[in-house]
Amino acid sequence: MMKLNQSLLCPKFEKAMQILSKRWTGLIIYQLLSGPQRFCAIESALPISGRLLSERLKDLEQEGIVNRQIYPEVPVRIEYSLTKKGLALEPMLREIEKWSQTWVQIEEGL
Amino acid sequence: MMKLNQSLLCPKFEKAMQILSKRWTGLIIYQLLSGPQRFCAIESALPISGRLLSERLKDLEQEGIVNRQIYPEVPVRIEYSLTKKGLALEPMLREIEKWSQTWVQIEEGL
DNA sequence: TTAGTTAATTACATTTCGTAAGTTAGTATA
DNA sequence: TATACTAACTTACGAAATGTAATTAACTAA
Repeated sequence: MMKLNQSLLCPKFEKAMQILSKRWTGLIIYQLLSGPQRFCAIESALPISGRLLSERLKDLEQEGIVNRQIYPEVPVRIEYSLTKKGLALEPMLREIEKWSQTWVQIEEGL
Repeated sequence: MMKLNQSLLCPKFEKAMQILSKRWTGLIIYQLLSGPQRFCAIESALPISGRLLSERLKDLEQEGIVNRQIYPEVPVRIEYSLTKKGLALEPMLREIEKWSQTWVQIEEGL
């Protein structure tokens, strides 16, 4: 039988979750909380590949969460930063930070 | 050249993001904030398929975020609920809720 | 000329996801 | 007795997302 999708879920909340639950999105925004930075800086701060970082930054720019600023120097410098919309995610990320310190266990050694 | 992964990322935070940025994880926990409920209730509240819901609930149980309670009635009733660790995620989800109301636009029509 | 840089893009194999159908165990209906 | 229905899964399989590595463009430096 077909599933009629009559979820009572708020569309704005659903959209937010769609963006934020994509792999790497949260970590990229978290990284940018420490200030505007270049592609290679984000790449070396996170265990993400260039291919996906490029893709995610494009998505986040589309969503108005990240700003891409080109400085036409030699060689060209491109800096990524958070927009107001992106900065507004800081409280959420701080909550995850708090939760992780209290509840997440890391198993050491082997 | 090989990428040496010397990320200064806190392992607990990274682990938290790994769990929470999996597709559907956040929405399932959000749904369970409204109280213990059965598989089919979650399934019809969210646009998720049975296959993935089953998989995610198993993951979340493993992580100690969700509890699976069997009531040996006829027919058997199985209820999923949040553990303390899971309930502790409420503030984070409320922040996403707030953010989505302020910043997310939904385009209507076509 | 060769090598190195940044910010990507492309190719390709692996993993995850979505859709649909099937399973198990029991109840209800004709 | 046969058929249909329910809950909670599981299986099969094609499609989409991801990870790894190589390549590109435009420029500098040795």
